[in-house]
Amino acid sequence: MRTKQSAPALSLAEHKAAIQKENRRVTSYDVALVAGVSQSAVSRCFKPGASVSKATYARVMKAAAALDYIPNAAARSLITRRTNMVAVIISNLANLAYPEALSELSQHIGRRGKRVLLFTLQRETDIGAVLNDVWQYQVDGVIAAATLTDEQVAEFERRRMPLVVFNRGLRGQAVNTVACDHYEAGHMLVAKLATAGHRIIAIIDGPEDNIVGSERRRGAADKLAELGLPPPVIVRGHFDYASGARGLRDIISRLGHVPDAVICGSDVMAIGCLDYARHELGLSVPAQLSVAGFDAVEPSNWLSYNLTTLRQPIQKMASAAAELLHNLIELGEGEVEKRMFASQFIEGATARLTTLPSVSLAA
Amino acid sequence: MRTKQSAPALSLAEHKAAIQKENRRVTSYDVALVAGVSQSAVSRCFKPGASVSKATYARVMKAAAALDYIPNAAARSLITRRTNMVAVIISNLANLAYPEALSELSQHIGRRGKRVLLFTLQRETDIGAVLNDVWQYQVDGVIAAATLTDEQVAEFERRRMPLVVFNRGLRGQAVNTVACDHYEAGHMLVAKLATAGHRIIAIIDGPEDNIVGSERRRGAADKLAELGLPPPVIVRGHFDYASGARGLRDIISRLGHVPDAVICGSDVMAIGCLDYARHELGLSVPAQLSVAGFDAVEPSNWLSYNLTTLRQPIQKMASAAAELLHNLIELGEGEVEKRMFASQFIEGATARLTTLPSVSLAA
DNA sequence: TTGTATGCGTTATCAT
DNA sequence: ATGATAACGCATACAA
Repeated sequence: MRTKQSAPALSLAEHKAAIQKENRRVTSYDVALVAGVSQSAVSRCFKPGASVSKATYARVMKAAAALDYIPNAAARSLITRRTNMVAVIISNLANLAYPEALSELSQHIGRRGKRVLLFTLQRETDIGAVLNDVWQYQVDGVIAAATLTDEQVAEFERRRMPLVVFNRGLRGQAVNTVACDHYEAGHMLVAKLATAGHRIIAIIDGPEDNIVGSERRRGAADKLAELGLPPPVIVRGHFDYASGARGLRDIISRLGHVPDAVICGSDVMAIGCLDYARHELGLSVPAQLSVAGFDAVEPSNWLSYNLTTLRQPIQKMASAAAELLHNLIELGEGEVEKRMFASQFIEGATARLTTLPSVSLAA
Repeated sequence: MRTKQSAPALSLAEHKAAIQKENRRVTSYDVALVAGVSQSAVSRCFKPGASVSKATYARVMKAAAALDYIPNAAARSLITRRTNMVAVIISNLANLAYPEALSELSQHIGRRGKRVLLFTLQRETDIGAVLNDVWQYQVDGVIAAATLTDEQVAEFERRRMPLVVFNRGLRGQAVNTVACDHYEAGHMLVAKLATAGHRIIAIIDGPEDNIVGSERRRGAADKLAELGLPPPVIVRGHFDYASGARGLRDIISRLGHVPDAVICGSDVMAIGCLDYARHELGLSVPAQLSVAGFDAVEPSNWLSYNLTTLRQPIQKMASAAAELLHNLIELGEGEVEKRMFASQFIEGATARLTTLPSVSLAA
């Protein structure tokens, strides 16, 4: 009889009743008492790879199950300095490309035993306000799909908080980045359009503070200049459907006529532009007007649109971001790493991509 | 001179260096030391509405800022029993209606001083696997946009974990719910279609285990039976675009001809169905075929579609869910509450909603 | 392998 | 208003 007599083991029922009455949580001490072992033994049973005998393990697990015991992650994190939480700061889930990114990030991060603590921003400039919360929660790392100021980046460094910036690669900042080369994408698109003989090319850009749109616009404008084509008419939108329609209207009014092609900062704007051209203006696309977008979001592939666009490899990017952050957390700071992905051109059917036969005949 | 001589105040620089060297975090003790007050005083300064003198507050805040001190939420939660985190369990962000819901939930929860800990599910039946994690993180409450078994609901009760089920109102379960009356929506849609003279109505349902689709289908089928119309041909899809096209094809092959109307379990399927009808089959919608969906997701409103559908008041639902959970957390369990919202019929232009003049003339 | 003792960083209680 | 002290629930160094 090796049962402790000094502290007679309470029956399971008594124990549960006591816990209930005192309105406290089930702790490892409770499990230890019921299982007749020490608290540290219980702790070890829940740590993978700890040294526990088969017998002890069995008794502890049985007691734990009986008591509905689950280790308290908050208490654990106090000691281990790991919360197993990763903050994801994301500006606008309405953006159609982001839900997929978030979903992928969540899966990849989950696979590494961590969870996503979500910080959504109404406007991208609100990021300062949420950073304080990020520090409080003691997350293990941060993935930010928003533009950070240099000062904010510096604070991450001061706090030694692992950071990966998603799709906002500021060239100048020494910060780990996973992004798509939006400048190059804009460049490529203009090259394709110019080759097909488009000369008057207009751009519907995103909001002023959005770097993704700006880079795409810069790439496009630079390529136009390089080719000696007229500088583009540029109007601004908010990446949404209505902005696409309004954008085309404004372009035409500024230009006095329909341009050869419109480059839209996002697929949703391209779709808005396309619908407006076809249904409101009665234009034939791409015969009278070429329209192209970016992102290759799902609707761009629908039969009614079949949009000419550039695909961001969102899944690969999410995977890379999760991996990069994981390394940062596990291995500590190394060299600053910037993983750039290229966009893939999707031909679609809303932009004319060969020179007009009539033109070559007439020439 | 009230400065403690026994423990000479370190200079700020010395202090920061010491912390850095020992590789530990900045704690309230550090702040206390620098500010020349007790640790409790520091703690109080970070608790809104605590009684601290103006002078102490100022000195503490100055020291805290100098040291980059932020209270540790994990340590706090150990004693307050509040983590200020709410778990959101969501099945599939690709579903187009969910990103908006998540975004709204995040905003509303954030406004109440809490953050969303995200649990994404590949399949809705994976929920069992994530629940263990949910317990570990000691979240203050859970919003689940997934179907729970009775056993799982029971575990929430046992653990006294506040739970709000989002858009999955199982009629039988005694669980707090915010949902849309999908049965009623299906009912209403058939009523509209039948009034316009449609008789052969087919349904593209969602996956078997999805209750939202099932309810819509049940409502529609029941109304058909009620009106003495032929029972619907029913095929299954996965709520995605391809399922809509495939669904229509299967319906026609099962029926031997084009039905009068197709009811699709989601807008995205309806759009797939619509595109297939128009672009592949060359059917005129709604002249030769009526198509309707559910949810009123953004693309349903685009000019190319202008879909006949039923809008879920997602924003109101998200707001209600956040509020309901908040009350549960603050006030403790009360009566089980089920907040049902009605769908709003969006007329659109893909379903004929008046009887055909030719028919009434011929009759 | 197991148990003892200690500390993680905070809030809360109780004196003063 | 302020300070000492005891939890909160766990992991870990160390002794056995």
